[in-house]
Amino acid sequence: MESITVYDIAREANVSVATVSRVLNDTAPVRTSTRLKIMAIIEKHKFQPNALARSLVNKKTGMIGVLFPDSTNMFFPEVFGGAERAAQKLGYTLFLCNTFSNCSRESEYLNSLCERQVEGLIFMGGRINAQHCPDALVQEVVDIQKKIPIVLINGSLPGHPCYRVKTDEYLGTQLIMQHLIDRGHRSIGFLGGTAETTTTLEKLQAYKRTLSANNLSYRKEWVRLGDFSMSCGSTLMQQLLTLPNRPTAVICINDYVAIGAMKAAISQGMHIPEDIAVAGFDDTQLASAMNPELTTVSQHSEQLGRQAVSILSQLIQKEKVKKLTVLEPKLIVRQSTQ
Amino acid sequence: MESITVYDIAREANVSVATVSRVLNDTAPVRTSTRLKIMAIIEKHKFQPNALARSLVNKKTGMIGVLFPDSTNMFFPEVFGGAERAAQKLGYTLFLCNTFSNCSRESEYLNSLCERQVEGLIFMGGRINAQHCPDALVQEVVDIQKKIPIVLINGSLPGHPCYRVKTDEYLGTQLIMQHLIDRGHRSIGFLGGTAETTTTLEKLQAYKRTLSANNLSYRKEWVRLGDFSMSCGSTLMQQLLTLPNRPTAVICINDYVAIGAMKAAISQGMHIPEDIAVAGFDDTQLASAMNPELTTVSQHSEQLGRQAVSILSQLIQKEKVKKLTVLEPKLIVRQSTQ
DNA sequence: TTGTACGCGTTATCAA
DNA sequence: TTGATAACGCGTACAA
Repeated sequence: MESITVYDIAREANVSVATVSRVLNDTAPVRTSTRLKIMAIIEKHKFQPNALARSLVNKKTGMIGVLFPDSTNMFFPEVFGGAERAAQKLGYTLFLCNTFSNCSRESEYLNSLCERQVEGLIFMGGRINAQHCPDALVQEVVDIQKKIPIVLINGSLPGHPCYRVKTDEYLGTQLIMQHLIDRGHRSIGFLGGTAETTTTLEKLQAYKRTLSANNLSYRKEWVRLGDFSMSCGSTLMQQLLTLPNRPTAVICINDYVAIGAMKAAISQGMHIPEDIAVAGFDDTQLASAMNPELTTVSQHSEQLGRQAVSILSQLIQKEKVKKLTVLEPKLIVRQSTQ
Repeated sequence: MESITVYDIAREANVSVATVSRVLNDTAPVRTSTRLKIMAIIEKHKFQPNALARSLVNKKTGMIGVLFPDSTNMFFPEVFGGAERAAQKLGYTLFLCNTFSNCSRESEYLNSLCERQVEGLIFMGGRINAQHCPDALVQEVVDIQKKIPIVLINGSLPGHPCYRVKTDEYLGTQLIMQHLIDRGHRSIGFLGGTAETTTTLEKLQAYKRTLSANNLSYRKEWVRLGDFSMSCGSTLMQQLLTLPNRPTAVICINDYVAIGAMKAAISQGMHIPEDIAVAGFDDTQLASAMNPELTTVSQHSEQLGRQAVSILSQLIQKEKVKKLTVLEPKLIVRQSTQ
């Protein structure tokens, strides 16, 4: 299985490797007859130039690394679906890495991607959403940033300026809250997320402020954190339902938690939205698949991915780009709240 | 942004590059004092060896390419989630490529991955499920297979032996059919998929044979193909409901179609499963998220991914592996059929 | 224990 | 229009 090289092609065509290289990249004129001869031999052997060697001299790999926390949370596949399309148009290839929200795996991938000479990096989840991120982990990213451009999606590196693309999650939460309030809800709960993630805290803050701006009382027993999973949603809703004084509506950290919550309520014989209204976040396919369909907030996930790639591409070309790109969320009203 | 090399490290440490290389890979004894000195300098500069150059001499990249058709169909993220875990344990890194079910994109990625010297390839979707796959496309894969090991998941290359991992979709369909028949259904429809994909035909055949084995009549107006999407499921169910003589149950090509079908039925005021039973396929998270929860067949998606990686790893090590690995599907009975 | 020098498969520079 | 040949950054015999 000896892999065939430009030398083999050159020898068989009675030319030098330089000439072969020229027809490969057409980087200089080659006499048509020899070009044809060489192309025939290349075709005959199905010769494929070694991208490793090529990149070694070019100093270009055409690769963009993407770190994401969880392939089974639909939000992320949607983001990198959009990113992949954008990358392809620009001639880049994505190197997708599932970190499973594990910091040490993040570090491993970060290193591995750098060593593999990716030209840019997109970072989602994990440490860039951590409320208290160890300095070492932050520094790791900062150091890499000195060598290759990085774009953070929905996150930040406390104390360090970064290129970032994000949805205005604060506004998104406000939109949902206002929608519920407009529909007459006066007691609204908050379900899911963890106090360790910045996105949770941002939403929580929007939740609290919107409550007080509307002279509605904040009750801590109506705010229940946990994680971002369906099962968490179910558990938290069950807890909520045992309360003597329960809210008439809940907003959830994401669609998964919302669905879990809905299921728990339904299994208790409740009706949605009559007995309790439920809202999610992200507008994943799950939201429209549900019955009743879930009211949620769209983050424009594909666009998030596209933007990140676009910015990265500009950065790679040494163009000036503004540090922060904020996408406006969109309220998607469906059956679960009306 | 001059990238730093082993030469820089060597110079600063007053040693040769060979010695630096030795501490990097500890491939030969190095005096502790000089090792420490070198390591300090490496750490100081955050030196990361260039994997391109390294792989060029090693002839090992540690990469496994993965082609999948659609990141927004939960089944695939589940598969490569399992694959990623397995790969990591074995020291491989997955190179995930979203082909969007587009044959020319498949070809591009196939080439790109080969040139990038992946050590193995996992192929899902697209041409390996095509009923009539153009010879050129088949040949393309066959040619690559001569150079690097390939594992097909739930597909095949007509006329060419391949390493394959698959779920017994025929059996899976039988399980669902038998379940419905056992519950008293005598008129059962089939929704979704396309006549161009082998998996659809395999399921269709199981459907027909199970019908006749149970002396149930096959009615072609109860079999409606389309594609694999939720919206298709809705459309097909609507068509079915306009029929004067409609089935009491439908099996669907996958969970997405099933959910679309359920939604359409529900929006017509029907109850599931009382008015019509609906079953899906794949057991994606969607199935258990739905209300009512969806009866479906588990393909053990993560295990499919794990197995593929495991086989590839053996193949890379030149070990003998059996060509075909069949995973037994599992019927998951939920509310939508009882 | 350490250093020299060559090879990995390309591209690019400079002559011819 | 073509051909030597020097990089690219690293690993590794072979020698010392």
